[in-house]
Amino acid sequence: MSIDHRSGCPINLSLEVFGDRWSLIILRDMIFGGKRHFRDLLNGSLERIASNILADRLKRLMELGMLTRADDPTHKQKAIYSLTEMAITLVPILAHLGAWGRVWLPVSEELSIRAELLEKGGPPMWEKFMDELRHEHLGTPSDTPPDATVRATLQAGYEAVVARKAAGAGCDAGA
Amino acid sequence: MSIDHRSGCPINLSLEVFGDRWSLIILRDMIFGGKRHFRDLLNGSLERIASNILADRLKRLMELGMLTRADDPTHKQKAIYSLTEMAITLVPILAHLGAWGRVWLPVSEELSIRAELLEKGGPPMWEKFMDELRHEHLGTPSDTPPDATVRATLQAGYEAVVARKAAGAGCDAGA
DNA sequence: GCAAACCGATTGCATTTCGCAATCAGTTGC
DNA sequence: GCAACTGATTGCGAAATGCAATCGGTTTGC
Repeated sequence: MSIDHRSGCPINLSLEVFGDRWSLIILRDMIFGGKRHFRDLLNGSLERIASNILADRLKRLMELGMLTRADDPTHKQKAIYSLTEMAITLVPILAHLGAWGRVWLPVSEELSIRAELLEKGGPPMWEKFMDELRHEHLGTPSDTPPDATVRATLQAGYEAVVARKAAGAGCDAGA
Repeated sequence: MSIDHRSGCPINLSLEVFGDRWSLIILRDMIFGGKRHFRDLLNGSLERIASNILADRLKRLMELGMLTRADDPTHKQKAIYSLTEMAITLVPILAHLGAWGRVWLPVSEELSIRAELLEKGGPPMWEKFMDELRHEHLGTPSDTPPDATVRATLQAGYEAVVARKAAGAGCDAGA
């Protein structure tokens, strides 16, 4: 507890929360990938986080109030991690971050389609997505059918790109 | 060149650019504080960056295409750092980051008034601010009078809070 | 002219964090 | 019973960070 902050500036304090190379990656996988278990996060992401770093960041994000942890009733050792409202409201920031990266950095097509769809959807889509996350992680009621979720839409876009690239390319279409 | 990236995900690539504790602080001071010289950045910010870290980050941000460096004609040793378009387009991200921090973190009132004004101004204000930065750093034409700039507006808001707090409190208003 | 202040860094060094591999104790499926 | 899986933990070399002192050169004050 009682971290001594460098300053009371909002941007600085935000950086003190997730100004490192892994915290936002974990939150990204939970938000967009629907990952909720330690092993999912460990093995699921492309960036190959180390298990000690993952354990440290999960603990830290819990202390900061971004995540909660609960026992999984189906498995005595499993833990389910949930996003808090504090983490769910990062969606617009992640959307902007993805949009910026898509313009300025060497993103791959299949991994940036989600960012593109989220950018085009704009704030209304972000709000809908946040409501879905609240339903999923906080148990609030929702009237969105499971096949019309924002996450399903993003996933469908991703798979369409993957399918198109696989079909259209003889060999090195990745270049 | 040719950094080997962890993945082609836009969010990951963005984090590889400024996923550390200092890069965005430096850009914040250049964007909102108008700092353009090494010493300004070294002594000006509240977070007290070390000179070797500052030198390293300036170099890194130049290599990444976020900053450029030019000789100052008024002083043979002075260097002027300028934002590139790539850095200027971070304004919406910084605005969201400030807005999020203001809600969830223990920000100080005088340092968060800028974030509040920027949030209330919304995208139109961000666009105006980016145009001003383009004029200031890239030399593009601008028709905004110097006393009506977004930065001046934010600064006036800051000073108003400082003045109010100083007036209302007897002695140690800084606390 | 000459010393003091200032300019953008650089160096050395102790501390902390990172990243990787191996491993742990307990749980489940079969 | 045993292999696979659960959320972690440990050890250790490498890298980053933070701090203070310093560098060679430039400008300012007088």
